[in-house]
Amino acid sequence: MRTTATRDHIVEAALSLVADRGFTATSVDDIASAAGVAKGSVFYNFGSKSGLFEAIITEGVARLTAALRAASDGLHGRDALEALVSELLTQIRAHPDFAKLMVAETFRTGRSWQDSIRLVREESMGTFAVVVAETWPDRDASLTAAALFGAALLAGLEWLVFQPERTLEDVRAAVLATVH
Amino acid sequence: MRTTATRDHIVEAALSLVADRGFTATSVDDIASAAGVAKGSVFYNFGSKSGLFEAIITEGVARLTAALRAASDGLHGRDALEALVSELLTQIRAHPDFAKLMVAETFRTGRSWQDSIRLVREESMGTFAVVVAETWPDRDASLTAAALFGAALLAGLEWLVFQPERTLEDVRAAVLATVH
DNA sequence: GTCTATACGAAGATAGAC
DNA sequence: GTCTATCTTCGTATAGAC
Repeated sequence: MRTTATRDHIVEAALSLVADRGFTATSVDDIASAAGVAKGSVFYNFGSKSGLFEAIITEGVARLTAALRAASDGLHGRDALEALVSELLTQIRAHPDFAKLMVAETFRTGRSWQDSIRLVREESMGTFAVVVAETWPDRDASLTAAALFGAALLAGLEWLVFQPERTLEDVRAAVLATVH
Repeated sequence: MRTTATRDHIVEAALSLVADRGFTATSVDDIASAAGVAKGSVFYNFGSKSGLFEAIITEGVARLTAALRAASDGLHGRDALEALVSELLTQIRAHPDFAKLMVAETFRTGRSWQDSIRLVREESMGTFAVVVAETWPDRDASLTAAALFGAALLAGLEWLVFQPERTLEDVRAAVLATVH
């Protein structure tokens, strides 16, 4: 995937602004200014404002899903679930803006980039669901996966947004103690 | 608290639209039209668009917190936590639009109604934190509360948005199995 | 491929009638 | 207290220069 420096600057600036203010509340002027490029360049590179947003979501979900799959690869049962929780927290720390975006957009249905955001559920939460189904065949995989994902996600955001002085290990311990 | 019929119609219509599209993406025209009132009435009753939003959040948090406190009143330990999870799911079912709003806005910092949304953390999640502190004095109360709250919230939204055919008892069982 | 300038529509807010 | 009409700003998107 070839990505120019301009493109990357725009994505980075947009993600940071949108995570904090929301998508519609962030203007292309703001994004271009924060990225240090002209407004026209945003439209040249992404076609439209919502095109930019779709690109951000698609790339973020792909990265998150790949990381989760790699982390649980070869593991089974409880080990696999612990690895997934740890990796999700690691990814939240590495990309907090994307985490905010996920939690804000996953359950909305009236947005133009709905198809892109659907991947969060199907791919990222799906990684949890696969391991749940294998570990606890008697439980409902998708509801349990949502609960696990939600526990790690909200604890991770609580950590980064409101208690950044805590360590990853603190949060990991709190989540694993809760879900065991 | 005296609330006129017009006021209630506006709040109801706004909540439904905003939960689905986001706040800035929903126009006052849309809200007024869905509520069956004129645009001017929205501004007469709430002063501004963000004033309307603050009212929605404040009232929703008050209702949710009161319900959670009532549900866990007189209970302790695991009983209290089970009651909180059940009541949170019940409230999510009764007010799914408000639940979507909460999850979308709680971790944003760059919005004008930030002071109102802060109450979600302090009051609603705080109810969980109080019980956690009492039940497991050795654990971190706020991180554990966030994990519990997140498990119930995301499982509840997964249920209502994507699997509405499931029952409250299904979801309750999945969440409680996960967090025990 | 990136910039500046501009067109054009959308949306928050207000004034005044009823 | 609610409505209609209007003002004004802001924001997406495009055209064309460099």
